[in-house]
Amino acid sequence: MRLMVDLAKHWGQGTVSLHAVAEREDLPEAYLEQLVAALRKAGLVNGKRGAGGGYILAREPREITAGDVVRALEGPIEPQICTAEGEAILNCVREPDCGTRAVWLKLQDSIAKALDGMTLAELAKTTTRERVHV
Amino acid sequence: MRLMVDLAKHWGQGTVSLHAVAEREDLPEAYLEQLVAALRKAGLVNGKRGAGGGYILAREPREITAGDVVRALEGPIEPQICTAEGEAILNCVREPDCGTRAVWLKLQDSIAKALDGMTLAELAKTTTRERVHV
DNA sequence: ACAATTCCGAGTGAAGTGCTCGGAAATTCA
DNA sequence: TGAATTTCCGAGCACTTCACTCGGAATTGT
Repeated sequence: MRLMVDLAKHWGQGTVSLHAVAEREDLPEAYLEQLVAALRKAGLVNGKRGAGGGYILAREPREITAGDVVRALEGPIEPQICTAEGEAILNCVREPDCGTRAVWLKLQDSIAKALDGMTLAELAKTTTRERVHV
Repeated sequence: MRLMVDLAKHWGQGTVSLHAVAEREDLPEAYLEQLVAALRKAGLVNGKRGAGGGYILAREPREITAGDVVRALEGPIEPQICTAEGEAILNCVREPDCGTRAVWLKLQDSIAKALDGMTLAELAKTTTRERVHV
């Protein structure tokens, strides 16, 4: 997440190397490499090799949400396997409705809406103190 | 969760043994024992020993929320350690605001509201199909 | 006495998370 | 051309959590 916000902060300035991100965010570069691979496969960033290369957001920061990032890194949002996002909904093996499914469905929707409601552009711009209205 | 909804379903009928719950919900009894210990320590259920004993909700089903259950079993709701619920808020070690804290704060609030908005009474009564309006 | 039941502490296997390591391929620049 | 930079790739590892087991002690009703 911090990686993506960092890239958003440098939107419009060409590619950004992981080395630079690692220094600024105080995160291990080797670890970022691994994360960014997933983000690239999800089509959220583009990489450019060679000296002076680096990564750049594939879309504008305002068109990438926290939900996109989470899904790229952790897969579909599913508090329980029987409530996975997307077409292939697996029902609980024993019962189609175990009496608590409503909890997880509501939770999933709630989480998805929260994450999909925040864009990288917003995160890159403001600080917590200005931003949070809980 | 299923354990608690089961207890809610039998509210008003005295204590319910874990053996009975285990059979109905198809869950291992030894596992339920462990869970119910945490629920008891959190003051959500009362246990009665001996033959004919069992567990009973400490409050009315409509006064226990899914959030109560989750917090009893998994601790405070905290998508990240720097956004824990309650008084003792630990800020991120390196910065008071790492640029993504807003995401986790919003998420935490969203999750808490969703879970605190569903009571055991509701869950015990209806079925998913009637209940869910996502 | 005896069976049912809660209580308690310890342990275990699988999975996920946040990393490390070594090296190959592409690209730029001197 | 050759060296430095950087992305790409796959494997592995320590730690924690989760769902669960096991053995046994304390309590209570019949």
